[in-house]
Amino acid sequence: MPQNPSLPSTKPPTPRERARARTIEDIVRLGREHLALHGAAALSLRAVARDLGVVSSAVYRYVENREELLTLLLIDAYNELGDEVDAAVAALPEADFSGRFNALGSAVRRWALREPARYGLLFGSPVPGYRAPAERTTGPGTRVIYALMALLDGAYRAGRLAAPGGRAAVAVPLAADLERIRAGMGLAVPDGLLARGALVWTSLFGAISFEVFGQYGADTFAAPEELFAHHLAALADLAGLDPSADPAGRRPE
Amino acid sequence: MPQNPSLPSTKPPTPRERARARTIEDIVRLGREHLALHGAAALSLRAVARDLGVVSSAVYRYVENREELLTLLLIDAYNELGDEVDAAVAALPEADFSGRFNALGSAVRRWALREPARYGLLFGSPVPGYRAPAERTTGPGTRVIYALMALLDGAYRAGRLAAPGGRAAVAVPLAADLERIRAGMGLAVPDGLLARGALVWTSLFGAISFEVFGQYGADTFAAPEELFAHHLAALADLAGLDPSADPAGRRPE
DNA sequence: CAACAAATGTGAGCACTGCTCTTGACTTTC
DNA sequence: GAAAGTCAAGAGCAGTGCTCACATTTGTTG
Repeated sequence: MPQNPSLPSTKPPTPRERARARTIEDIVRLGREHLALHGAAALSLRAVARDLGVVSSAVYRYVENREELLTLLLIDAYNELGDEVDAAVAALPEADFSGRFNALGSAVRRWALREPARYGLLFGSPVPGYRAPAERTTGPGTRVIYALMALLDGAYRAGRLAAPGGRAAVAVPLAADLERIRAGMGLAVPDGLLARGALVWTSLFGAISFEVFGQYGADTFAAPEELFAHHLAALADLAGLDPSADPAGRRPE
Repeated sequence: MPQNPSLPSTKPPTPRERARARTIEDIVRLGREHLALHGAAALSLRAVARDLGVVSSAVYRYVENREELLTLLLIDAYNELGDEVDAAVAALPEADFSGRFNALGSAVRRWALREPARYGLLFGSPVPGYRAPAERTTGPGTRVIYALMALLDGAYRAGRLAAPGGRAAVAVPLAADLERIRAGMGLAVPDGLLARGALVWTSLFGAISFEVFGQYGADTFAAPEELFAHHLAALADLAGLDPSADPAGRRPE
């Protein structure tokens, strides 16, 4: 039962379909460049058409409207970020939970600083008049948080995740949605740690956003790299990760 | 030496100046409504002019361009947020550091959920082609982080701020900018705690942004209020605040 | 009070945007 | 070869930011 492609496409692609797919690829590529250069809200279909060497109305043959192109670029960006995070995490041994946590956070930050406009499309204020279609974006859009949750779950199963202490040990009610996800992923980590993982994830996002969006003021901190490393260490602590138990010993930074 | 007004305005305002100021106020008010309704990037000077009952080119007599209006709205929003945060913090006794921390975080979240578009203008992805003029926005834009830092500094002076333990006790190099601010505010809190305060601030921002911008997916968490309270408690822990030493005892909620 | 000058409002116009529609040309298929 | 399907072109509509010449209002001053 060969079910590789996304949609039920039983017949092989005709030359027309191939050319069409190539044109759409070109449009997405040009759109990605415009997006990276001028930001999401300034993305212009007419400018993309000009760069494509075609009249503006022609691109509407391939892309329904501007929102459709934004959705394509959104998925594209989510997948590029997800790929880089997955690669960075997989480059370390599975049992090196602290190292993998650092790699995940650093990979997100690295991509965000390299692609600030695309990062803003994913995690910034929503583009006016644009609502991302959940049925197409939730998949790629949850890859990083899934990776983080899988990482914490692995640490929990290995007994390397400290239980949350203090006031933070409050039970947090989870919606059926997340409960289903937890069951679907086969996560063993209890609710409290899941909530803490969510806090760690949003905190990581907040620290990166401040740096990417320039909220830190002109240059408040002399060494943003070191500050981020400091934040990552504190967040690892917050997540309950214990670096002393890492197989590779102390991380070589 | 009466130096109340902002700029060196020695003479009393003429009726012309008063009418002009009133018109600018109207423009800002209408702009605020449009901003709250349709978002920052969709703010249209022509639409504001229509609502003002005037032809579009007339508003350029009062506002240099769209960026100028955005700057006015930015300052307006920063000040409204700052006012609400200050009021929420001042409503609790000065020595109730944990309570004040909770009040600060809750006030930010409340304002952000009530004014998502304006929150997005302040803390979301930058509006394309718009760069906030630092000399006009840094003042109002730093009110909340100043309030947080003052809060932590007060707790530190009162001996109620635990020193950061674990790996997080790393010294973080501060730029001359922040060092000057620290001296100007008369902060006693050491560098490590300042860096931790920055992490707490960005983490708070991240948690609120995820909720405001709908990054949590459809409705992943059933009770966002409780989740946020959970996050706030964890962040207070992270900041080093000790609720058990509060004068009012356990916070009611 | 009248005259002047400054401030303000008007409307046309330019260049840009998203998007629709008709027309003509081209390619694939029957 | 004819029919069907696909595609690009160009005109056009409504909207945007912004400029400019012109007209009007308005406060001040001789």
